[in-house]
Amino acid sequence: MSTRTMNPVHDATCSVAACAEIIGAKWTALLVHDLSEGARRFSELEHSCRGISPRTLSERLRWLESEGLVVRTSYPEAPPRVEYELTVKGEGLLPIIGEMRRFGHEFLGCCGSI
Amino acid sequence: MSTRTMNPVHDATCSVAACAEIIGAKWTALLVHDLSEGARRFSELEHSCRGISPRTLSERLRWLESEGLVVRTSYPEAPPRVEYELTVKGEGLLPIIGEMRRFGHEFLGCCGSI
DNA sequence: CAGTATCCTCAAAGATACTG
DNA sequence: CAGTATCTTTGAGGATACTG
Repeated sequence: MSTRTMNPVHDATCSVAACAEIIGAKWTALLVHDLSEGARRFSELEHSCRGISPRTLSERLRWLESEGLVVRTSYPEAPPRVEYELTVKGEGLLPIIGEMRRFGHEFLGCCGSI
Repeated sequence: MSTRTMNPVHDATCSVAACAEIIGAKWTALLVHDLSEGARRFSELEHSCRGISPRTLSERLRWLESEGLVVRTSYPEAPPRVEYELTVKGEGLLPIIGEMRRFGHEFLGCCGSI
């Protein structure tokens, strides 16, 4: 937000604006939506967010992690396995996603949309 | 969204994604939030969205109008008066804004935020 | 697999000036 | 007042190649 920036939002004065900076970043809503069903690996997220580049996915996940909305767990195996999961704080975003889905569903007119 | 584009979203296949395209556009959430309290004039919105340029405000309002989320009413007076108001469809966004505020409020930690 | 490192594009949106 | 017309910037995010 050019202000549509990925900087921490703790300086925002309006809670709606602060939230918009989070949820408004491309892919974030989708990512949180995916994570709502449980822990996911990098490659799983890469597939469910068709079109996202690893660069962007990585950035977004690190940012969510830095905000305390997601935890990253790395398992010392070969091949490496890393899982991302919502924190309790991150789960606080789910009602928003829920409302977004409800609205989007109406908005699209139920034309076979997810 | 460069998909983060302001094109109509009727081609989106996911309702969450479709909604993200609307609510994710800069200023939109704030605008809808302002309009939730009643009709507003261009200059009123310009003031409540501190920092928005007339160019952007105009574009955003026209876009919301084209999506059927806002109605524009022009009163043939001098000086000109124009009011913007949420449609019923546009009011469907309010629960999302409400949840955003709730989350943002928690997230910011109640430090005097709106 | 799970990312980084680079480079690059494109469009959102800011600044400014002007008009019906 | 309620915008439009231009011009410009900037940075999000895509593409691609590479690595521990």
